[in-house]
Amino acid sequence: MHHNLIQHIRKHITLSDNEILTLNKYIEQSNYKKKEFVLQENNVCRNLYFVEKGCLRMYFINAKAVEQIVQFALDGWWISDLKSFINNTPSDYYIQTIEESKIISINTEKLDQLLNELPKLERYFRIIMQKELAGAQFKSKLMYEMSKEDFYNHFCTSFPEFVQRVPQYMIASYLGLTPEYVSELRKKM
Amino acid sequence: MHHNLIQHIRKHITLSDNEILTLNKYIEQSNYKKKEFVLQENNVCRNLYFVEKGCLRMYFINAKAVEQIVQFALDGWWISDLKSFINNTPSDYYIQTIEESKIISINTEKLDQLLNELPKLERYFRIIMQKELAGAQFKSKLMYEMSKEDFYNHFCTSFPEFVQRVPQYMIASYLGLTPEYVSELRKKM
DNA sequence: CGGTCTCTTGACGGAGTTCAAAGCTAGTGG
DNA sequence: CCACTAGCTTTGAACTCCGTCAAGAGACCG
Repeated sequence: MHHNLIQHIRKHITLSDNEILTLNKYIEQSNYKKKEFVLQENNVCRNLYFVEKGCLRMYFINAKAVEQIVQFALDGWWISDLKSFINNTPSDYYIQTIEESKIISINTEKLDQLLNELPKLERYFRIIMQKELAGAQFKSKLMYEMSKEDFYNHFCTSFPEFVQRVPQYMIASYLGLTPEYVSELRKKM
Repeated sequence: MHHNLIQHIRKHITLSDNEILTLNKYIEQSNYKKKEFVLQENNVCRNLYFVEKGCLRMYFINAKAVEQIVQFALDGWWISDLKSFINNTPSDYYIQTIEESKIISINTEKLDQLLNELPKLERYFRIIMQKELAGAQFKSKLMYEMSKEDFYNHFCTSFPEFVQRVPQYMIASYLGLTPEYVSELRKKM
C-alpha cells in the first residue's frame, strides 16, 4: 500500500518502511464519486483530508443563498476547515468532490495518537501548515492588489490545466466574481 | 530572562527551565522605536518575528504607489513573510512598528538548529502555523461574504481596542477600502 | 430527445473609488 | 509653552467597475 501521501511526506522528512506501517494504521482511504460530499455544513470537520487523486472544492452558502467557493484541492494537496477542526465546532463549509476522487483522511484523535507514536511527523505537518499559510498570504496579496479583471487573467495564465478541469462558474466563484462578468472578460480575449 | 514567548509556548507544550536556556541561545530580542522597520522591501525575510510587546504592520506598495496593509501583529502574535522566509527570496513587504515595540526574532538557520536540538518545538510551531492558517481562512471567508461596509462595522465591533490603538487610515487599508469611504461610514453612525 | 446545467448578452444600477480641497490634530523644535 | 508643519480626517461631486436581473442559447446526461 504505497500511496502518494508517502511520496509527499518523503519530500520533507525520511520515513522507514516500519514507520509507513505505523502511519497506515491511523489513516483511512476512501473513494468518492463525482459531486459526493466529504464534509457537510453544520458537521464538525473532524478530519484533515489529503487528495490522493482527484479534485475537491470547499464552499459555503452566502447570505444570498449562493455557493461561495473558498478553496480547491488537487492531487497532493491537503484541505480542511481548520477552525472547525481545531475547536471542534460545526463547520460553515461543504467539501465536495468535483471529479471522482481518492481521498486519505485522518481524524483529530488518530492524528493525535499518530503524532505521539511518530513525533517526527510533527515536522512534516509543521512544514505543510507553513507552506499553506504562505500560499494563503500570497493569494490574499493578489486579491488586495489586483482588479477582478487582472485577477482573472492572472489565474488563467497561472493555472491553465485548472481552467480546463473545472467549470467556469466555479472559477468565477473562487475568484469572487459573477459568471456574467467572467463571460464578459472572456469575450475581450 | 522570562519573556512572554515562554508563556506562549507553555500554553501548547511543556518546557523545562533547561529547555528555556536552550531556547534563549537561539532567539534574539530587540527594541524598536515607533515607525522603525523590522523588514524592508527587497530584503529576504530571514526571521520569524514574535511581538513581545507593541504593534507591527506588514504592508506592500501597490501599483498606484499606495501602502497596502495585509496584516497587523499585537502582543503575543507571530508575523513573517513566509513565502520569502521559506524560499529565501526577496520580500515584497515592509514590516514596521506602529508603536514602540519589543520583538523576538529567530532566523532560518537558528530555527533549524533549535528544532534539531529541541524537536518538541516542532509541535509548538505546527500548532502556531495551524492556528494562523485557521485565522487566514476565517478572514478570507469574511472578505468573501461581506460588503465593505459590513466588514468595517464587523471589524470595529470585534476589535474595539484595536480601533483605539491604530490610525483610521491603516484600518481602512487593511480592510481594503479608502480613507474617504471609511470617513463616510463613520458619519452614518 | 427532453430536461437540467452551464454559459452568454445586454440594459441598468449602485457600492465604493478618485480627485481636489479644506479642516483638524499632534508632534517637534525654538 | 507656543507656533508651525506634516500627517490625518472629512466633504462633496463625478465616475467606474462590477453586480443584478431577465432572457436566451448551448451543452451534456439519462
